[in-house]
Amino acid sequence: MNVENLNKAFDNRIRLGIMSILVVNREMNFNSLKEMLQVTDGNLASHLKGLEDTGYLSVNKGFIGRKTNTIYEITKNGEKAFREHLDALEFLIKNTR
Amino acid sequence: MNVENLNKAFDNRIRLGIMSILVVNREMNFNSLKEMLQVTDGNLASHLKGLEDTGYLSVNKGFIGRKTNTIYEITKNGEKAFREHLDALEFLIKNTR
DNA sequence: ATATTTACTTTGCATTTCAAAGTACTTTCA
DNA sequence: TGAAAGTACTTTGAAATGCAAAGTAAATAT
Repeated sequence: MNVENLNKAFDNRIRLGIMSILVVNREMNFNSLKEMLQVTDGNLASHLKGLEDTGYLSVNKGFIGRKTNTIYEITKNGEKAFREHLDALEFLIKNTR
Repeated sequence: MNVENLNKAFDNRIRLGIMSILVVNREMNFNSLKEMLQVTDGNLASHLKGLEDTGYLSVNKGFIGRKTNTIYEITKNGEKAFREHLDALEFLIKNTR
C-alpha cells in the first residue's frame, strides 16, 4: 500500500480543508476560514496552529482599520507537501475504483 | 467547503488503507493486512475494531488447518460509506488543482 | 517436555481533537 | 461617557483517538 505517502499532518478533514482553501485562494483570514469550514473558533485555531508549527502555513497579523485581522498563507513547503498528499490520495482512489 | 462530506471514520490513513484494500480484494486476513500496511499488531487491531464497531467491516474467525485465521470483509454499508468518502475526496482534489 | 512462534487482544500512556471559557480590544447606544 | 455587546482570536481542560508493548492461548519446532 501507498499509505505511507499520505501526510499525517493532513489526516484531519479540517486541516485538509484549510490547505485546500489556501492552495486555491493564496491567502485567507481567520473569519473567512471559519465560515467556509463551519467550525468553532477554538477548533480552527488549533488546527491552524498545528499547520503553522509544521511550517506549512505562515501567519500575518495585521489590522483592517483598527480591528485585528490575521491572514493565513500557505508556505512553499506546505504547498509541496499538500500536493504530494493529494497525489497519494489520487493514486489510492484510482487503485480502488 | 465540502469537508463535511468526508467521513470521520476514514480520516486516519491506516483505516483508509484497510478500506481501500478490502473494497478491492473483498476479503483479507489479519496478517496480509498487517504486511500490506506495515503496521504493528496492536495498531492494526484497534483500527479494525473501530471499523467493525461502526459496522463498516465484518469479521469472520475461522481456521486454516489448526491455526486461527481471522478474515475481514467490507460490509454493504462500509462500501457505500467509503465510496462516498472517495467521491468527496475526489471533488476536493479536483477543486484544488 | 520446553522453547519459540503465531495470531491476535489487552492495557495504558501519549497525542489529538474539540468546545467552552477567557482575553483584549472595539463598537454601539443610552 | 460609560456600560453592554460584539469581534477576533487564545487558552484551557476534558474526551476521544492512536499507538506500541506486554499479554494470552494455541500451534509448532527442538
